[in-house]
Amino acid sequence: MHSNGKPVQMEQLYRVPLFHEVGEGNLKSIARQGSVLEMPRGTRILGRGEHLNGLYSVFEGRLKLYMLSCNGDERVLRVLQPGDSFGEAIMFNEIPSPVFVETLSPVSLGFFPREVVTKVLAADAGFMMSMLRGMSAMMRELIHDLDTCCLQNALQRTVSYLLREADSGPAPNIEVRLPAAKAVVASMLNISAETFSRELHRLQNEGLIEIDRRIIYLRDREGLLALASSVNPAQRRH
Amino acid sequence: MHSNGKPVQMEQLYRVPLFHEVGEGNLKSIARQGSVLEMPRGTRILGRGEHLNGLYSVFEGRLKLYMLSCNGDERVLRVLQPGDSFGEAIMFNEIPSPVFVETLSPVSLGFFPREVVTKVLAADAGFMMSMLRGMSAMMRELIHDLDTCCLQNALQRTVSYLLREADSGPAPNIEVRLPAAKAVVASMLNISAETFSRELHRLQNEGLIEIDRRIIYLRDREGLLALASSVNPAQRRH
DNA sequence: GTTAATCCTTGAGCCAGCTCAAGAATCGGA
DNA sequence: TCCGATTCTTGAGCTGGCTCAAGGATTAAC
Repeated sequence: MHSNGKPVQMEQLYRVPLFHEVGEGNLKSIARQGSVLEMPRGTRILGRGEHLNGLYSVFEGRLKLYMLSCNGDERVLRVLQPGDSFGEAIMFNEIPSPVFVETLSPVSLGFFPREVVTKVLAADAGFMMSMLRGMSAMMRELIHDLDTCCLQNALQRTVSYLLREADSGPAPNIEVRLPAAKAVVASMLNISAETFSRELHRLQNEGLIEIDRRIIYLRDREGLLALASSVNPAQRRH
Repeated sequence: MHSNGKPVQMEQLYRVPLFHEVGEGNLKSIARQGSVLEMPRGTRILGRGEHLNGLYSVFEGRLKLYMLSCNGDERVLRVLQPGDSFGEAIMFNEIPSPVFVETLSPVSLGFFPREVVTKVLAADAGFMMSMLRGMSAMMRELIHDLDTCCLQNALQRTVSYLLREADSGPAPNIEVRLPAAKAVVASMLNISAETFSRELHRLQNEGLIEIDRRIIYLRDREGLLALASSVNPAQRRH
């Protein structure tokens, strides 16, 4: 598997946060036993139920990590970007993958076999702590996803998506460019395209945002923040 | 913190899977620097936003790990039982806890300070792998939770919960003991207690299960499996 | 054994967000 | 610049799962 990939350059590893704590010698082992893979857009890297005997790091390009329901509904969990890694959870437990991973653009990936990863983990306490910290950060994000998915309504999910997207860029940003068709974004928020459209226009009618095709301008941050954390009596439980 | 707990017995550690791979010498360090805490039912061990500088193992009793929405809705993520551990994710990242932990019965817990845990992790590759495997198992459960929460309806969630619980024990098991009150289990499945009750009785009426208080007997595995994976046209999207 | 507290069940009614459908806006290719 | 394809909006109606409420069953406490 991946035996015909190109060799990994040290510079590529320096740009992956997971490896920041790894000592130079161990990093060389990782580079030597890893390989670089180039894939076109639309390639499925990993399918549900498949096994993985190593971990991937993203050097270039973007990928989506998603689930499929039995009726074919797609739910995107995460968009992976350069510097991100994936496969740890599957690799350590030797379990079939619960998710799909597919490229959204041409990508350049590093692949590192389980053997070298576990060997360096045992030898390098800094790497071990990076790995543990990385995994606990992922768990925290998953818990956050569960939170928004289960404890917020469509309007709150829409608003907190807009605020999160606006804040993810540089400094005080009031412009959100939707990364894809509204139906795709709706799927990330786990609502129907129609509901998403209705909620956006409701926000626009109340003067909180302005919609220009796939660009949304936030006109009243305070008002949006208030909505995102407002009580929703219809979902009260217990 | 926890300075007045009782000393930890080695026998207590032997019953915690997380420590199974730890060598005898390192295990003694862990026992020496840990402490046993006894708490009555209804004690909050950890609150959202709080920090934690160690990890807990459950020796006796049960706890719930849950989130709260801004309106006070409770969503139980897991019921912790003897042998389970918690706090890893928060401890490693030194982040405020995203979840609450509260006792469901009188409990006996082991508490182990961060220092001894990280020290033994660095010294004992077996312990490190146990920890990584444990965390990746938790991630997998969270992904599964997201899956069921977003892509399945109440009946499917109920059925797949029963099947999963039955399979988690030893071999061909047709008896599921609910780990807590039905309202708590319902919250884990993100449905109301009333709906959970209705779905269970519906399954019983159809002869698929039998309910005896908190014990559920699976009478027709095939039928349940068919329900769990049946297409649900009402949620079709895209 | 009795009582209090908790947990579970069941009925009734409501509403958020879904589907279906049809028309409007936008995009993209020749 | 036009035309077809896509994407977006909006109305109408439906329904799964919620809340409220009230009574029955279990469990715990003394």
